[in-house]
Amino acid sequence: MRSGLAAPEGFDPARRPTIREVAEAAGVSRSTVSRALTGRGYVAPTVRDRVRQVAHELGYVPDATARHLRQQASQSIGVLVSDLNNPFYAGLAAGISQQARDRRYTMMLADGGGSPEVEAEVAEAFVALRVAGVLVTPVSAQVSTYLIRQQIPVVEVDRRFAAGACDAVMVDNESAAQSVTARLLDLGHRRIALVIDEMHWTTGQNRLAGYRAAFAAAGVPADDSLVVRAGWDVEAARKEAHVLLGRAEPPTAIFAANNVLAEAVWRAAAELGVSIPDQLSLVAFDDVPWMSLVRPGVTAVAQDPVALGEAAVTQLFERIRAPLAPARTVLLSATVTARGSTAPPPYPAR
Amino acid sequence: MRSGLAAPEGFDPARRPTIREVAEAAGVSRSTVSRALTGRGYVAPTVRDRVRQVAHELGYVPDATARHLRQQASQSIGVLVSDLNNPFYAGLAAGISQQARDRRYTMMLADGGGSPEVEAEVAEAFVALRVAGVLVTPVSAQVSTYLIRQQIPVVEVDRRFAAGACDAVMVDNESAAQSVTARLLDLGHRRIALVIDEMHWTTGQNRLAGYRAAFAAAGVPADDSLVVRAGWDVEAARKEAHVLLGRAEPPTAIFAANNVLAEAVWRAAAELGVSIPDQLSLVAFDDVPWMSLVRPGVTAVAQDPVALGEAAVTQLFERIRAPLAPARTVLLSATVTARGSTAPPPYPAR
DNA sequence: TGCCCGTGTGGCCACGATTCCACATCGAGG
DNA sequence: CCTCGATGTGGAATCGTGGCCACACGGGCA
Repeated sequence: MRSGLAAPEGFDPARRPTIREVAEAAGVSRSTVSRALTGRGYVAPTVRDRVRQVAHELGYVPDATARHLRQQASQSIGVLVSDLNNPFYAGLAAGISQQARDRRYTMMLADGGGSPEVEAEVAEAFVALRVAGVLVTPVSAQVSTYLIRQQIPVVEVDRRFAAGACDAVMVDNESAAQSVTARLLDLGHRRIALVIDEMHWTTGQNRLAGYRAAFAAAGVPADDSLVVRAGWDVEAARKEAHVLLGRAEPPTAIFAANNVLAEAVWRAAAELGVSIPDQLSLVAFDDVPWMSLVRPGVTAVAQDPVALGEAAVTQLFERIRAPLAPARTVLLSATVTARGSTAPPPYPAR
Repeated sequence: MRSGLAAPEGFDPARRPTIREVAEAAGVSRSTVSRALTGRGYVAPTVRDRVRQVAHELGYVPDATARHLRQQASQSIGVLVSDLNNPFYAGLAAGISQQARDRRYTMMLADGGGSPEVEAEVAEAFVALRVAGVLVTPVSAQVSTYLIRQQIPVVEVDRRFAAGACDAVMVDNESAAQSVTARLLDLGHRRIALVIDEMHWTTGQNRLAGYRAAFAAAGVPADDSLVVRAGWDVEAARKEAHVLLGRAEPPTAIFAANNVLAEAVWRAAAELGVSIPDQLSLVAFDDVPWMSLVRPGVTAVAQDPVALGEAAVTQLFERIRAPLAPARTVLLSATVTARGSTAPPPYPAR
């Protein structure tokens, strides 16, 4: 027995054991314990084993914050996404989490909710925690530039705001959008609406560009009144879709620029009794589970968020390794998954 | 100018400013800077403002790890979920993230992937980081008991393994399952299958109990051959559903015990040309977006994962505040969202 | 015998912030 | 004039680890 009711020193018996306790219990110095547990520096094999045994018995787990403070190097990365309820971001987070753990890093995840204020707060929290790097699906250039000014490696994911200033990992939105639009044109559609949430971010810009490029490549004039800016959430977009489908000359096909908008269009069509694909063809950017569950299935561009997350982590570690290398943008290709939501238009093209 | 090419002391110009730099630039001591920035202790107003101004100009952000080390109290919580790609867990994480940020805590999120080994690793990482508390959707009692032994507050979410040893926040699975089963019985169904993934966790046990309770309450004998244990993923469950629907005497209704199993049953029915609800009624536990997108919509128990996350965070902070209070289990009620997937059985009940 | 080297281990400081305590300053009152 | 209290500020210890450096020990060789 080492102590009676009152411990000779240290008042709180519930406190977690430190390296000091381990050292005393093993009868060696703290330095030796450190060497034995980290494997850096020399310790005699018998001593090493005894120390490890004792540490295990005491349930000793080294304090990562103290270690971090001493080593000036953190073992965690910050991740900031826009909306965890969106399966795209959820999948992205899952991919990142997986990759981070493989590298023995912890992930600090925050949901910015698309709000610049929240994102700024989160960015500062990441700086305070001295994370090794940050992955962000940005809603402005603010977060990235702030973090870069703070010397923290950043990779923008899914879209790029701080072009040139930091790395980015994105999907080749333009090619995929062009390819999926071309399918509709090939089927004979001419009145193809693009329902899109924004056109200033790289995602929106490039999807719009791909849409237009498909028209240009087919030698078909595009009608800009068919490019509809819908809101951010399903509700607002559904109303826009109602208006669009209620036009005197409604489109024969709709390209929804993301999964939320696709859901809105899908709901609106159902509510108006517009039959897909007989009266309306639908394609979407961003393949999510429900698109293969509904009848007909929705033809969609599949982004593979997990692969995107993996690429982002890889790029981030590359950046951490070589902080001064020139900024790089990685483009992942996306494939089109054809389902039943597309058919020739109900009446011949003029 | 304070320095020429070679700084008088400190070699790395790229290093982040510390409280020392702020103190020197403001012409006060480090103690004063600390008091000025934290607001604890007295500082003359003019000095305080000058210090804050200087800190802002230097882009100084206090090191949370150093602060944590000194204060022996962390400002982050660990969260361990089973599968971020499942909308239920994603919503849960979103709710937790939101609540944590409101309390100015950072969330460390990990996806355990349902693997006990991964979960054990993550738990140890949480201990190393000295998180203030942990929320876990457990797959065994291991993680919770380990963390409790390590004196770390834990709340089990969605299911309970370490009964009595730690807090839990769950939905009232039994009532909800009974209620949704009773609907099918009321419609005249007698051959009601329960497709379930496991029956040892509280979730499975209670949903099974609710299912049985509904039969008992209705005075209808239950047929245990209709309780089908399907696998964990959609693929395996889909095969089971095929077998179930191909039986000589197939069920007239199916109760899928979670959203993954519901998806599997839905797909199987579509593949076999079994019409819902004419030939088969379907109800599910756990309402997820696709269930309102398909035709007919799937009648489901809505769990509100965001509310669950909020309740979990609340309970965790309660536990942190009063570490020795007796363990508490919080039950959230769930509501049934009726949609078109249920109808009377195709032939009269015998 | 004395020196050197290899093997093992401990002492001590630093990492960045907080916080207790002491002290300096100044005005007022005895 | 001395003391006391109020008002501000700085010094120094501390949190848990890591890692540099010094040193003890013992054996081999000149």
